[in-house]
Amino acid sequence: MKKVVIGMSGGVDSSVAAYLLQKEGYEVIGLFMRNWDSLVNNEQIGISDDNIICPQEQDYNDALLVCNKLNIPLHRVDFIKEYWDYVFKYFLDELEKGRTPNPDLMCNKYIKFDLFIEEAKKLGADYVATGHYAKIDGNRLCRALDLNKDQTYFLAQVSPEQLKNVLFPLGEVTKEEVREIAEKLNLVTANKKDSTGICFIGERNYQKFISNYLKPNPGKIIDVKTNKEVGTHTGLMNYTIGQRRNIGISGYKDKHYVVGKNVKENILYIAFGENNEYLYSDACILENVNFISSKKPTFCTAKFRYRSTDVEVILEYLENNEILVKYPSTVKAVTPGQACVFYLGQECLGSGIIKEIHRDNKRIDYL
RNA sequence: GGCCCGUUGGUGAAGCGGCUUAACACACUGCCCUUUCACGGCAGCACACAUGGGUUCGAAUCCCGUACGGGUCA
Repeated sequence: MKKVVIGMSGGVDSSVAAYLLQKEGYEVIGLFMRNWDSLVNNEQIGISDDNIICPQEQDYNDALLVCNKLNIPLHRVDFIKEYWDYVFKYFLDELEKGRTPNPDLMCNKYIKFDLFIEEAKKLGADYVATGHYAKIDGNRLCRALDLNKDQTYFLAQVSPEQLKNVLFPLGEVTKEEVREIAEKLNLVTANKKDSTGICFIGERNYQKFISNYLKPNPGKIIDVKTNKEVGTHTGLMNYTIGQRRNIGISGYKDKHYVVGKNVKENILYIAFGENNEYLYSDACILENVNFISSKKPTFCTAKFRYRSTDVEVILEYLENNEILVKYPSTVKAVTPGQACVFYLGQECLGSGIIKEIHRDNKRIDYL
């Protein structure tokens, strides 16, 4: 019997994924990861009674209950230091550069599909599984059947080698079915709310959370159209392109959105109006490009944020593992630091990290 | 100092005697959405008419005084 080690998070998805593997005839072993510790990591501001340590232990307990029910063993491993070194440092570095990082892509690249796999091998795994909504078809990574839950976006920085012996049992089921199965099996996680927020850290007040690690650095807010100062920001790391709330100015007739940052001069640029021109770009440059597929197309589609819809793009392969992505149809709020993920139909080809934003051949992110 | 003008919720700003138990916008809050950050959807809060007096059946709306702000004249 083939052995599968599955990452158990204590949520419904991994619970049902474990069951599905078992049903298919694998010998299933659970492995729970703990990667964030508020005390060890000196997280103080924004912490309330119930999110210090308990949620993770609660998750572990839930995972344990599910494993007991399914009669599979559950192991446990901590990557708190490694998560800090490989994911969180990157996260803070990016913020300091004025970009908007997506730590979850790095978490998959360095933790779940690297260290976790190593750990699984120690347990004798032939395969490693997770509760991601994605499909592996031969050596292709494809979108999940449930397109609404598809999580290939988060997997797009992982190398093809890392995906070699990986199984995604939820690739062919919908979220609805997952809930139904969990309910039928009477798993404790059946009605548990989906977790959100940074993976392994959880839901936080972002600005407060960051303030534990980066010093606030107030500066001017400038209306990009009139070039007039309209207020004061609390530090560029607290804002992302396209953001509307929590900017700190009011009394204007129109809604206003963040459209750019100047890190050198510590300026936050905003523009008024829901569909103002400053919010749109038609090209960007990517760095740290990773391809899962061996295909390197000129034409494909791409997403610039999780859950945004694909747009048609033209890829121009540059030096230094960079790509120029053009999208004449124009896209709103493309943001440095976020991942641009390529698709060809259902196949997820790979991704790059957005470095510069352009419009009409001019750089417009003001970084 | 004389003479004008202004003072409405967190901000901007309607209203010009009863239709105001005071609009609207922006902001804010909550929920939903969501394994990043955001966007978005829905709901809500704000319990505001500078202050004292007067006219009137009735005043945010008219009159007088005071305070504060702005302008203007010597």
